[in-house]
Amino acid sequence: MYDLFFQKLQEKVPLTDQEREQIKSYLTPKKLRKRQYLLQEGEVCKAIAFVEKGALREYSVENGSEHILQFAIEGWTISDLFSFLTGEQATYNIDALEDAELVLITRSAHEELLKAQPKYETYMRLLITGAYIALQRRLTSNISLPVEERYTSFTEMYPDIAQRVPQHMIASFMGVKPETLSRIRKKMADQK
Amino acid sequence: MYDLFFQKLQEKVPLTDQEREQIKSYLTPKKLRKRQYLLQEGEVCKAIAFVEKGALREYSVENGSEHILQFAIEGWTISDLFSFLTGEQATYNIDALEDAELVLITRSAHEELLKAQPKYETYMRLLITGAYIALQRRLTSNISLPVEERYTSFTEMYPDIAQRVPQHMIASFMGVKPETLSRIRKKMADQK
DNA sequence: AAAAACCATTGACTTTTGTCAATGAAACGG
DNA sequence: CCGTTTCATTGACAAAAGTCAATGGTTTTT
Repeated sequence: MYDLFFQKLQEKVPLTDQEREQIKSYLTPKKLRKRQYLLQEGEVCKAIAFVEKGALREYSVENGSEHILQFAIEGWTISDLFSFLTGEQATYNIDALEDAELVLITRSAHEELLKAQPKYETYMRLLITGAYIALQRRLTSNISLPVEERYTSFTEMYPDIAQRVPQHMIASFMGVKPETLSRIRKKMADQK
Repeated sequence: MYDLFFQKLQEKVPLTDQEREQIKSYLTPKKLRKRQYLLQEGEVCKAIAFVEKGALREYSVENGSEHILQFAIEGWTISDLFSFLTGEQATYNIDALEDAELVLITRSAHEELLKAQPKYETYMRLLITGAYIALQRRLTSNISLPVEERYTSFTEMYPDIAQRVPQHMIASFMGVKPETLSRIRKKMADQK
């Protein structure tokens, strides 16, 4: 249990058996069925979720249409960090695209781990740093590249996600309408 | 010297006088003239820069046109984090929009501080967490809001930057052409 | 003080993306 | 297994953004 979680953690921060057991004692397992919410807009985000199995998405709703901020499959972490850290209402929804098994770090677990185990803080720092860099790149490609190139770089960067997730969600992730993505794919196929 | 730097630092992590002096010994001051580069694409980013005074921008160049990833004025921090942490070539440029005074944390200072002073690690974690949350919001508004609303929320969120920076750079930051922003401003003025 | 560079605005036109509606295929649930 | 839902595609048209070129006002430089 928690295998993937500790594998990812130890890639960044080596742990002794004792430290692993210590951290393990703060974690909570959770299963989610397809279409089930982990978080709904307006609630307070109660945990950071690590995906052991399955696939989730985080999205906001604006004028009735959904905009996907993030996907998370095995090995990824997902949360509304702002709501989690401040206790304010969440502005994002998180739900399961497939049946999923999660490892949850609740707010109190998070705070106690930060105090009790310096390596946890280091892991958090590295985790967020990586997420920040990835997000910077995504934003850069969003403001500087045409949709077609954004789409190819997405499928190259995340081929696994591109296969598991319906196309209209990838369009939503890229910030375009499904029809637009469909036409771009057609154009790319024709060119070839 | 370093007044603003320590003010911002101590807002997040209280320090004793001794800790402050310790950290101070790792910092490097630097002045930059308007238009001068702190970092050019292809170089390795040698420092994280905190802005004591002045204004900088970070941008990438794609097909001859510039795309601004970030502005940084007094109290902000700017860097090509990926290049800084990995030693790989930078993909961004950073230069001064006004004469500026910076506080630099070099790579070796960063590494030594992480080892020597846990509060530095905590500060870094909080700093990046805040930056990450801000970036998530920006991306969300980029994929979900029409340009006009993005512009108003920008000027409301960062009125100081909106005033100090030429309009075509704000357009670049928002991912549209200067003509488009000009027309949107006109439309907004007419409506009122 | 004059020349040069930079900047915002505007117009005419093109390209890209969105909207609405319809169709057929595939996936899903009972 | 059948009916329902979800999904991707396509067409016709509308709206938004980009391109190119010109203008006039600032600011900067010499």
